[in-house]
Amino acid sequence: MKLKPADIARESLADRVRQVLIDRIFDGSYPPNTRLIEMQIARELNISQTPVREALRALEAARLVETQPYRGTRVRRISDSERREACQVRAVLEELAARLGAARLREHLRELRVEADAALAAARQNDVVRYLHHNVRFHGMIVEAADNAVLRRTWESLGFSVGARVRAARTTGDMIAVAKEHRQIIDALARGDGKAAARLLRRHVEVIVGSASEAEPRTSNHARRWAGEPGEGDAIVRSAVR
Amino acid sequence: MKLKPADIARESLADRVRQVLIDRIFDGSYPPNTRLIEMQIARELNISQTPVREALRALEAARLVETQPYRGTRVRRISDSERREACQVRAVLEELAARLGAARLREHLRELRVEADAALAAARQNDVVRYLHHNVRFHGMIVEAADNAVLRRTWESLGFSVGARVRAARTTGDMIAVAKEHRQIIDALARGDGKAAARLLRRHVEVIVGSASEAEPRTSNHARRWAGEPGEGDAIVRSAVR
DNA sequence: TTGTAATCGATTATCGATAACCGATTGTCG
DNA sequence: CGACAATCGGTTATCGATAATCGATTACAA
Repeated sequence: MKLKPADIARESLADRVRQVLIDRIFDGSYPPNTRLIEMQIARELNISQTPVREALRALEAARLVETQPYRGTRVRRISDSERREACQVRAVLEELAARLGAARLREHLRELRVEADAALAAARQNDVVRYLHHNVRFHGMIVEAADNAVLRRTWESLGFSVGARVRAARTTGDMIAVAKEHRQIIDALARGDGKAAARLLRRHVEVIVGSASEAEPRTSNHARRWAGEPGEGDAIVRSAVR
Repeated sequence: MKLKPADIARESLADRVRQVLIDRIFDGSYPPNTRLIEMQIARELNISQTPVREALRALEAARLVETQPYRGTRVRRISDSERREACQVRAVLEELAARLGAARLREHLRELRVEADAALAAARQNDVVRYLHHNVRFHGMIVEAADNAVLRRTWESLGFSVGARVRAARTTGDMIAVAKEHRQIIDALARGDGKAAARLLRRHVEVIVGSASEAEPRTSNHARRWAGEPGEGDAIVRSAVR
């Protein structure tokens, strides 16, 4: 069995473009609301419009950008209220993960502690990026332990809404306090109390954004939605059961 | 202000193709594992490859199909274990929804009862399609009431995995029993006990698939995943926080 | 026989060009 | 002056054609 020159599969052009665009969105080269013009990007990367368009569509599915027909694509801005919403969802997902994965996690307490300690250390140095890195790993390990692929994907799909709070500057104190909660969660797991761990974890995640910026009036849109007929949302699969 | 001939926005070609493909997948014209060939579909619909390809990519994002580079796209088969996983996730999402929306739901008890009754009636007639229709509406109203867009989208993203259990023929007895639980949930809401409603709802959803087919050995994949480095999953946004 | 290399038809991925469309601007007329 | 129509540059949506890759088949050799 012989492998091709590049050993493992080269990525498609569209995939590479997608990664480039994601990087630029996250590192701030493309701030929120930036218009992304297919041909401009294509010219810059010396490729045709097609793979760029495909990449943009993928980003749209991931909700990093928003497209309006014939009006182009812009980088989506994550509002504080959306961050709060996402954290509420993430909280119950991780609660479920802890419940499902509690038994398995008892055999990985060491790894959990490593990440928790690293996150705390980073917090003390006010190194937000490193803190987030280890924080994500800590939470990711728990989600992974649940051994539920749907849960994992769902959790990851919130990554942007939640993770983009890089900019939501957190105070060092907050970070440290939150980081310390990891210990309690690990302790609960260590003594086999999955229920408690799950509850602690939910609280832990719920609070993350709630504590931060509490401004922004938050206008409800429930009334409007209720008025319109049900399947009105933007679900791709709207004809599911009819 | 004058409107264009077709009044409201015509859909793009790609959108229409997408809807056609979704319909065909759901009505069984394209059973699981069917290979979807871009040019074939394009020729059939008298359009070019491009919008078909775009539609397929959208379906991939919705996880209705699976694509391998240079190897084409196939309709995805939903396993029973995946259905179970999705129900676990859906359960905690709806639990959250009931908690968040409990207050608001008290003003919509009538609508809830309408759907619950209709679902029960359909169950008694063993009319699965109609049962599912009202069932989805009932649960959808609750999710809607939470007034959390992220939650709603996340819930909808499970729609396929969960809703596709149309084929997972449920016995009449099951349907009736489950349909009756709706009443208890409504009652809890009526007396203002959101906590109880949320708990009942979670149980209600958790059980849905668990009761059905209990076969299939369920091989864990946690060990393998744990071994590999973290960002190994298929998250689109893998460089989120790095 | 069996394993490997060359070939071929089918399909996906990408390209370059064109049609459809948007938004702003300009021009026209009341 | 103000509403509206025509026009224009720029962008998206779609097209038809080509390059790259796959899977199977055949050809060949140990």
